[in-house]
Order: sequence, then structure tokens, then C-alpha cells
Amino acid sequence: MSVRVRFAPSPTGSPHVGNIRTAIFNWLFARNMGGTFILRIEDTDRERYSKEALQALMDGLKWLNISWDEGPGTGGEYGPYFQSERLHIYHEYAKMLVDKGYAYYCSCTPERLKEVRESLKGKEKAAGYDRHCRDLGIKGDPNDPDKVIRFKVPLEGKTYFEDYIRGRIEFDNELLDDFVIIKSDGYPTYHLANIVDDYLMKVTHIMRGDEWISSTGRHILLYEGLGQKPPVFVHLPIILGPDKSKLSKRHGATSIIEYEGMGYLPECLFNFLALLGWSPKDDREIMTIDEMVESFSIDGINQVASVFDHKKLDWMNGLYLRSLDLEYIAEKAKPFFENAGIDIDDNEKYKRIIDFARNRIPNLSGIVSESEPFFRRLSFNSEEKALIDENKSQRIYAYWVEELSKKAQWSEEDINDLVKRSIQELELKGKEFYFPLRLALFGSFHGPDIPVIFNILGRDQVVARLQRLMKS
RNA sequence: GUCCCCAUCGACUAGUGGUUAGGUCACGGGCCUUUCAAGCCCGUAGCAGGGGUUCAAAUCCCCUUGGGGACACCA
Repeated sequence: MSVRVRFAPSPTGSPHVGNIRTAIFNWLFARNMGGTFILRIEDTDRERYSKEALQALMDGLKWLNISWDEGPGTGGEYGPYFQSERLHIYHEYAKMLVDKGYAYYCSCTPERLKEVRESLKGKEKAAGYDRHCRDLGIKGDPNDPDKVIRFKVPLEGKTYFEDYIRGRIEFDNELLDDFVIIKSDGYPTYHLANIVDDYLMKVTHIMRGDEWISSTGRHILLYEGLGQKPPVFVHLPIILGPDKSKLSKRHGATSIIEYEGMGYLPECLFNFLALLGWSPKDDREIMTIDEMVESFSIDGINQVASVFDHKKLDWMNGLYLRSLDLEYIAEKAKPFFENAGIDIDDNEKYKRIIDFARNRIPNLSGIVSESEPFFRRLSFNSEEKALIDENKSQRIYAYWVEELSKKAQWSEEDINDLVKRSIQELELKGKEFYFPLRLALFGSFHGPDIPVIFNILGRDQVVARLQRLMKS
């Protein structure tokens, strides 16, 4: 049987790297097995639903090149893929569960529930609900605004399941409460919608975050109620912040949209996230999508939560920045220059600058400040001015202006020769030559090699920059 | 508090009874070099603790400790 997996996010916020990592694992698994990757939108929480979040989510997946075989915009024979459009289906199954005695209507008010929870606090075997309506035989309809439908959890016994990477996990039924499956607004809870959809969409493997383990007992019970065999469960370790607590806002960026904004490359983020909790079991780290698809396996998934290490991300992104096609990087960098209001119409010059700047930065957000000296009119502080005005410096500038005017075309070799000649003829030490010259051309003591600067600026610009600083 | 999950360098990980415990990031040192990056080389650093099982345990079992997650008409 062909593998079918799904990524089922809830559009309630910006796409979190933890969720995206789950998407990556599912996608990789589907592609590796030649199976189907489904995108299903779990929008049953109307309070927290956000249209922007949905858009950001789909944009994020597209940015990372994660395509879905079935889902919004793509269609598929098991749709619709928005849970909000499947209410009649959940109602049908909920009614069936009630009819078969697996569930019941409950008319307890939120106030009463709160009181019950308070009174149960501290008790040893405290479940959240006291089963007040369990045997009242209340009649109703899923749409009734004053009733919910609850699942009738067996009072004793154990419920267990076999996790693919953790083995057998079991729960005491008496610790589970009669959880809600249809809310008073007629929408299903995650538990019901999830199980019904996975069953109807013929999902074979559920790969989801670790935090779902404790709910899985309920899900197993639901499958039993439906008379179905549950799919394979694969619970993924979660991603932690540097302080080892669940990765969240206070650890800095958590949304992939933010990473895009900071100038991380999708290729890198995909690679990095894939390696968080998964290993190809050899020493490879930098891998293409195809290589990851080729070597992906559930057996390579770790059961340990992993810390999101920004420093390693930076290293990896720098690597991608330097090794990917120049045209591509230049294209990705454009928005950063546009935002800074820098004119990059001279495409050849622009690309030379990118080629220089890209190997000195961890992400594209730094590319503007790195290459800015090539665009703006240089300014100097008093210390720098003093060096510029020194006799030795002035002699260098004059010598270069004169030499450069002799011909129009200068190769890298020519410039290197000129550098050597200058040092000899003007009888200077290395630093006495390089510092003033680089300062004049690049505005800083530190920076690119002289031939690199020359190559980017071109002869005329170099001459112009020198002449501006010459005392006549 | 209750239930569940987890435990190899600071971080990501390889390791499935016999290894000098390997790789990567970070860190330290060196090389290259006019400088800053990049690159290359070398190095520091780890099996949480305690009991078993076994000729042999990072690997299997138990306990302790530590960390994490879940306990909603949210997912």
C-alpha cells in the first residue's frame, strides 16, 4: 500500500520552525517512499483563526519548496482539505458515536466545569470532568448551541499504542476524562476532526510533534469507536531554545517568515531543520534536497529533543551563500538593497559586489552594510583624515592617478604589478601603502584586496575617489 | 500535583555488547595573508549517578537524579 502522510497545521499564527520541521519530515518521508503528501488545514478553532496566518503558512511552504500533492489549491479526491468545510462529516460521525453508545450529549455549563475542575484539583486521580451527563441520556443535535458531545472513555483498563520510534506507550483509562468531540459552536475538537480525516483521507503514518503523545490514548479510543485500525504513529522530538525549554518567541525568531526576512536561504533552512532530529547516519551535513529525499528514513529520526543553534545555522547559511549560483544569490539580495534605497541598476557592478560581500556574512541582512562603501560617497573621521593628508599617502594617490591614466584596461595581474611597483618606487612598508589606499578607496583600513576593489569600482571610479582626497 | 516521554563533548549528532567513543558548529592554537573575511591544519571537550546481567556494557534491565511535554468547548 502506498504511503500517505499529512501536515495538518492550524492557521493561528506565523509558521513556527517546529511545525515546519514536522512538515519537512512528512514531506521527505512521502517523497522517499514515493507516497503522497497532504496539506490539511485544521481551522476548527474559530476564535484563533487568522487568514493572514493561513497565507503565511502556504507562502512559507512554497518558499521552502515544499509542495503538496493534495490540499488547498491543489485539490485531491479526499477533499475538502479545510476542516471548516467538513462539519457535516464530523457531525455524521459524532452522531454515529452517540448512537453506538461511545459518546453522549452534555449540557454542563462552562461555569460548572470550572467549579468541577477546581474541586478536583489536588485529588490523586483527577480527570478534568466528573462525567455528570454521561448516563443522563440527553438527546440533542451536534448543532445545539447549549450542548457539547463528549466521548465516553472506559472507566477501567488500559489503552496503548505502538509508537514507531518509541515502542509501546500505554495509559490508564481511569486517568482519561470524557473529552469533548463536538464543541457547542458545532465545530469538532482536534481529536475528532483529526481521527475522522486521517481515516477518510487514508493516512498511513501520523508524524507529528511529541506534545501529542499524551493525547494519543484518546485518539486510539476514537479509532476503536469508529471501528477502525489506527495508522502508524511517529512522534517527533520537539525543538528547544538554548535554555532547553520549548522554543518560543522569547528565544528570538521562531517563524520561518522572520528567517526569510533576515536573509536566510530556503535551501539552508530546509537542510538545517531536516538535520534537527534526523540524521542520514553518516557524516554528511550539507545535502541537496534530492540527497535528503534519497536517504530519509524514519529509523534516522532521533527520540531526543534538540536545541535550535543559531550559530550553526549562521555557519550553514554562510556556506550556502558562498556556494550557490551567483545570479541566484544576487536575486535574493535585491530586496535588501531596495529597502535600503540603494541604486543597483549597474547589474555587472552589482554582481561583482555580491560576489565579494557574500563570503563575509552569515545572512543577507548584512549584505548592505558590507557592500555599502562601494555605493556611497565615503566620509572620514579626523583620525582617518589625518592619515589621508599625510605626505606618504598623498604620494601614493598621486602616483596611482598618474599610472592609471596611462591606459584604460587593467587586469588583476596589472593591478598586482602596480601595487608591487608602488611599494618599491615609493619605498614604503606594506602597511604604509595598503592602509591609506584602502581607506581612500573603501573607507576602511580593513576590507577587500586591492584588486577586488579595483575590479568592482573600475578605473574611473578609483581615480575619482583618489582625486577627491588629493591636496592640490 | 498526576500521567507520559527523554538522557553521548557547551550545541547538532554517529554509535545497537568488544571502537584509541567518530563527524559538524562553537571555542583555543597555527598556517596562508598588507588588513578583515574566507580557506586549510591541529587541539580542548562527552557516555548524568548508582546498582545489576555478561568473559565484556555508551549499548540490555532496574532505581535515583535531571530535563522536557501533556493535563481546555486550543491545536
